[in-house]
Amino acid sequence: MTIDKTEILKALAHPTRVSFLEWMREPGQHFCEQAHPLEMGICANQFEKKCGLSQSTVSAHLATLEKAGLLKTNRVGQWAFYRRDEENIASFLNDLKSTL
Amino acid sequence: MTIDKTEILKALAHPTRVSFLEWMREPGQHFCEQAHPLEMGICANQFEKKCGLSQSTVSAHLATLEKAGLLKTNRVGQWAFYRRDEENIASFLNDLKSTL
DNA sequence: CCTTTAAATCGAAAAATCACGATCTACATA
DNA sequence: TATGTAGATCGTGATTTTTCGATTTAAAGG
Repeated sequence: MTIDKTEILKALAHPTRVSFLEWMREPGQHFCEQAHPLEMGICANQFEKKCGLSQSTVSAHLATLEKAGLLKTNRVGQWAFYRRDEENIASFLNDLKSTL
Repeated sequence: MTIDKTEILKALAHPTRVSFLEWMREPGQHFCEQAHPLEMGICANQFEKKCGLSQSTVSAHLATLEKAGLLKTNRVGQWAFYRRDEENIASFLNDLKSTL
């Protein structure tokens, strides 16, 4: 559960995944058409529509971000809602700033 | 010549390259046995000894870091001296902090 | 010149990553 | 129970990355 800097940097090494994180900074800007309230997080299917990649590819990208600790999942019924893990993101940025 | 965030993140996606950058923060700590004065930068061969990879592999890693704008090279005689590009590194960290 | 030394480049093999469609699992609902 | 929807997982090619040894380039020294 500890943060692994290498794993995080690998997760950030693909522009699609970086976009996912950036979009999630302003959910209202990028996911305004979501059926569910944005407070629940961003539903996985929203990313597919926005990036144009297949369902399985998007699922894999989200899993990579989650494994790295950059996202948290909340499963409700048949849906999976994702949100940024702001704590880990901030820790990572601080760590990078002080060690890189 | 402008900084390319994706290229930088890819350059950082390999632990060896991150180590190179981190070692160069304290040259006196990690490269004290270098024949040339550390003010000239870090001689390419120093990285080989420290990481155990082959000469060509180290050369490729250094080239990746340089292309991303994280290192600068200074060629003197038969040697290549590398130093961190602190400006670009700081710009990148600031950019990451404000967009990620 | 010839040899040595340092580093970049080349070519190839191995490993990792990316993307897709197909399938499987879980939940919801008729 | 049967159907439909959402998402994870599987299997598989295509591409990229990593690494090495061999070669090439360039400078230094004898």
